[in-house]
This record gives sequence, structure tokens and C-alpha cells, in this order.
Amino acid sequence: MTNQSSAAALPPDTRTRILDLAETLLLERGFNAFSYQHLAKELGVKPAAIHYHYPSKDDLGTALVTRQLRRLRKWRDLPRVADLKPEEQFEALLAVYDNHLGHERRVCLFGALAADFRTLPPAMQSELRTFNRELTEWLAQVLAVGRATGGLRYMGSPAAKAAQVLTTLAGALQVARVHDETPFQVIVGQLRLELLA
Amino acid sequence: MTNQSSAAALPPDTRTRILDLAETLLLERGFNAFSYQHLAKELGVKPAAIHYHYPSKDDLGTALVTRQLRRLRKWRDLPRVADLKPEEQFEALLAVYDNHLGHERRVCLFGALAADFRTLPPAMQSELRTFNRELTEWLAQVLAVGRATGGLRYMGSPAAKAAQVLTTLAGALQVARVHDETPFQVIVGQLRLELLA
DNA sequence: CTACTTACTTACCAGTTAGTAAGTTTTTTC
DNA sequence: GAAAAAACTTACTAACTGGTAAGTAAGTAG
Repeated sequence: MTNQSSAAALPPDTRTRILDLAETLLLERGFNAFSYQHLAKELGVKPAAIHYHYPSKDDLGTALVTRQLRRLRKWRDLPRVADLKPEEQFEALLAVYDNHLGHERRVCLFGALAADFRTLPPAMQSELRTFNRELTEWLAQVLAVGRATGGLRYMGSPAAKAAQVLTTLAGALQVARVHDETPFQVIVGQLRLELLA
Repeated sequence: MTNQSSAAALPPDTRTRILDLAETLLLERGFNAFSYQHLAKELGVKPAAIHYHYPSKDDLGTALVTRQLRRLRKWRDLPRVADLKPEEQFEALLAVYDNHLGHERRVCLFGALAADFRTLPPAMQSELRTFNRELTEWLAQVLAVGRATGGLRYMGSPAAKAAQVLTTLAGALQVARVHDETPFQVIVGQLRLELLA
């Protein structure tokens, strides 16, 4: 049996190490910017070893998105997230993006894949759509409750505001990559100013 | 002499046709998703002909961004744009993004290049930074005047709001690519609702 | 102890990549 | 109309791409 998720930090198997490295490269340099050779060299294995775990790059890419989707669902349902007040849930979301910034200014999954979307394998496209839809629906719910309970303020529908906010956050990480961390902080500051009642 | 900009629609020379096609492919499929062979085949010339006009792909990419920057400056200074009221200038900006949407849901230049930014040649990086900076400064000015004259409303500084709005627009085109036109319209609708007094 | 499975390596492959050097045709200049 | 410059084509490379087939070493199950 593989060692995919048990509690403590067991030494990750090759399968996981491949996925971790591919994720890093995806979020720091883009999907078309790494090859099986790159991965193999850095992991100290032969390219064919990667094909053994992920027969094609499509499979690898799809596994990447699928894992992120699994993480999103897990995070969203975590008691320490699900039980927060809406305005705190919003702050928790911002913390996730801030964390990306802290890791070599990684963009988010969506921002990494959107531009090349049409060149991606269908399974990846489909998973990414689901990822974005579920995240948006979650935030819409947070915003709806937040306005009802008075902790958050905004015009328009929760769904529209959620789409706008997430789009802004994805873009903000991209701007941080092109310039530096400052514009990200400015944009997030603006979001807080407008939303927090 | 080359035929780069004269008034009417002269038949575009190869140099321009290369740039036009490369731009289309960049905005519709991403920078790493096309090669000199692709360009050559579709233009009915040999790959070496492209190397003749743009010795390396770096040169081609840089020429692409440089042209966009030139267009931005030209557009911004056009009487039919510069002489508008701020709220109309904002609408003119939205029209540009809406036009991208209408052309096969192209993303904007920034959105096309941000994810792979670190893999781009330095000259391209630098030009893209300038492009984004000048656009942001222009919008900040529009927003500042717009609030002073009462046509636009928002919290915070013009610079912060400008960064936020442009980031949102870039992201909105990416979301449109991943899903469909609907989320773009929703997000732009939200921007209008909030900004137009 | 044997059979089987897992996780690889070695050795390929055909196709594509960006890029170059040398020659040829077309256009411009004088 | 000759010389020169511009705009190509032909022919080639070396490196890399994702991917496959066959072999092997180590662990696991009965």
C-alpha cells in the first residue's frame, strides 16, 4: 500500500515526491516550463521512472489538479475553518493566498493554468473548472452569511461578489510575480477596506 | 522601407503577419504553445524566414510586448479617449476587455504572460512591467479625476483602486477562458455597480 | 522456496525545438 | 541596367520532447 496521507511526516515516496516537485514547478514557472527530464534529474531518478508513476504528462497534470481539489474540500470542511465567523473565514482565505506569496511568490493553481487552458488535457480542464466552481460557491456562501450577520458589506449578489473577489486574488498573485509583493498587499488592503464592515 | 503604420489597410508585409499571428496564438493559447514551425506553416513560409525577421523567439516575444506598449500609449492619447469624461474613459477601458472576449475569448497580454513570467527573456519582462505600470498609472489618474468630479465612487486611494480594478479585469478574461463568457459579464457588472456613482 | 508484484533502469524511438550557414530570388537604388 | 540590399529557401544541427519496450533488483504473499 502507498503512503499517501497518514498523519505524521513519513518520508514521502517517489510518487508523492514527483507530484510535489511538479506542483512547485507548475506554480513557480508554468505547466509547459518543465519536462520529465527536469523532474527526473532533480529527483535523482530516470525519466522512465516518472512515466511508470504517471504514464503521460496529461496524467501527471490531472493528478496535480485532482490533489488540489481534494485539498480544497478538506480545508473548507476543517472545523478550524468551517466553524469561524464569515469575516474570519474571509481572512483565512486571504491567509492562503498570502501563503502562496510567501512561497517564492507562487501563483494559485487557477492563475497558473488559465492562460494555457486550451492546451490542457480535457481531464485537467474539467477538474480545474470544478475546483474554481466549488471555491466560488464556498465564498458566495461565506459572503451571504457575512452580510446577513453584519460582519461583511458589499453591493450586488453574493455570487457576483465571490466571483469578483476570487478573480482579484488570483490576479493579485500574478501581479506580484511580475512586479513584487507590494501590489499584492495594496490590492488585498483594498479588498479588506471595502469588505470588512 | 517597411510598411508598418501608414493610414489605410495596405496588404501587411510578412514581418507584420508574423507578429499578428504570434499575437493571436499568444493570447489564445499561451507563449509556450507555439513554435516557429507553427507560425511558418500557417503563413506559408519556411521557419528560417521567421528567423530572418525575428532571429530568436526572445526577439519575437519582445517585439510583441513592445508593440502592445506602443498601442497602449497611442490609445490612451487618442483624442476620442483622452477627451472623455472619467466615467466614459472607464467604459472605454471595459470595452477593450470586452473586445478581447469577443475575439475567441483572448486573455489580455498581462494575463497571457504572468504565469510563465520567470521563463521569459529579460527584455520581455521589462517591457511587460512598463506596460502594466503605465496602464495602472493611467487608470489611477482617471479614477482620481472621476471621484473629484463625482462621476465615480470608491474607497481608498486611486492607485490602490486602479491596481485592484485592472487585476480584476485581467483575471476576469482568464475566468472566461476556463468557464464561459458569463462570469466575465458578472464580474464586470459588479465593477460597474460599485464604481459608477 | 517460489511466484508474483512493485519500482525502477537501460536503451531506445520518432518527432519537434530553436537556431545557423549558405545559396537564391526579388526588390530597391543609383 | 548594374550593383546592392532585402527577403527569402534549402539543408542542416544539436539538443530536447514525451513516450515505449525490455530487462532487473528488491520486496511481498502463499
